[in-house]
Amino acid sequence: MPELPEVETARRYSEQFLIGKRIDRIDLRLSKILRDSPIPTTDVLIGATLMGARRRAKVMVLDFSVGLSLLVHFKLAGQWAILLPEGGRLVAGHPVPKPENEYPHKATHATITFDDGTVVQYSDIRQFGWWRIMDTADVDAALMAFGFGPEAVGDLNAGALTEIMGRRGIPVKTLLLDQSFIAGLGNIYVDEVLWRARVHPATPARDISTVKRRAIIRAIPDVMAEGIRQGGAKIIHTVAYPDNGFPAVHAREGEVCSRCGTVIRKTRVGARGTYFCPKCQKPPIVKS
DNA sequence: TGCGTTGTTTCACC
DNA sequence: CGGTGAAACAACGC
Repeated sequence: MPELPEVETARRYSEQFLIGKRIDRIDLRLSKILRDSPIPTTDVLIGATLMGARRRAKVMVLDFSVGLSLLVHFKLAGQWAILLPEGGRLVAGHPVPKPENEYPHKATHATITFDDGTVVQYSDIRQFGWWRIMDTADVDAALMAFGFGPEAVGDLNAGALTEIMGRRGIPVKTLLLDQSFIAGLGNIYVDEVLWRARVHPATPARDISTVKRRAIIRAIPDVMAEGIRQGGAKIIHTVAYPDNGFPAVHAREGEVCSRCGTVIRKTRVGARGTYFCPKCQKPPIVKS
């Protein structure tokens, strides 16, 4: 499911292959993706040239020459496929529809055609994702309104985050999923971070030692970088298709932990499917 | 066919 | 008002 690394991959592909190109046409087949868009039509982007591609948390922002921006949130299953005129294809986000198959897929809801023949196919088998078109001048305020915390990449203020963690009684997994605490983690990468730090996902944050809390914070950018390096994780119907052992635990129930050989288990934390190694990640001691 | 799926929001309650 | 947990919501595949 598209989390920070998948969205960042879409952003990088867009930066590399779409900047400087002008939109000739947009075929919007599912107009409800604009349900929350300040500007309710894609017509305003016809003739616009892409000037920049940025990202905040899991939101991709494409800035166009006409003073307008397109915000894209992939939610559970959004996919951004760029088809180059010379035949190459770059796919970021959800692995369905399969990149090797023909496009447009049944779930391809929008097609953007650029002046040089480059095509973007936006697909979403769940239809939960959204687009918002607005004045570029309004983007920063719109992003602020989400209340995102610090980005899960780059320099994190480990001291401050460790301290906040120490005051919260909720399961550490739930806290790491809170976008106002740290922005960019989702269900896959939280499981990966906690496996790396060897902490059980259900442990109340304040019950984790300072050393371990710091280890968790430090693991976050590392796991993000690994995800970005691979162009995102590939998980289809709760089954992982790992590359170089990544993801290590998420969606790998019944497989063995690469560190200790113990069978990976699945449980629920905060109503979310949660994968962990019962040996590396000891469950919290429940006081009676 | 009803359940599972996740990112995000909302709600009730302390 | 903030912390918390639960529920709701979106739509689809199995």
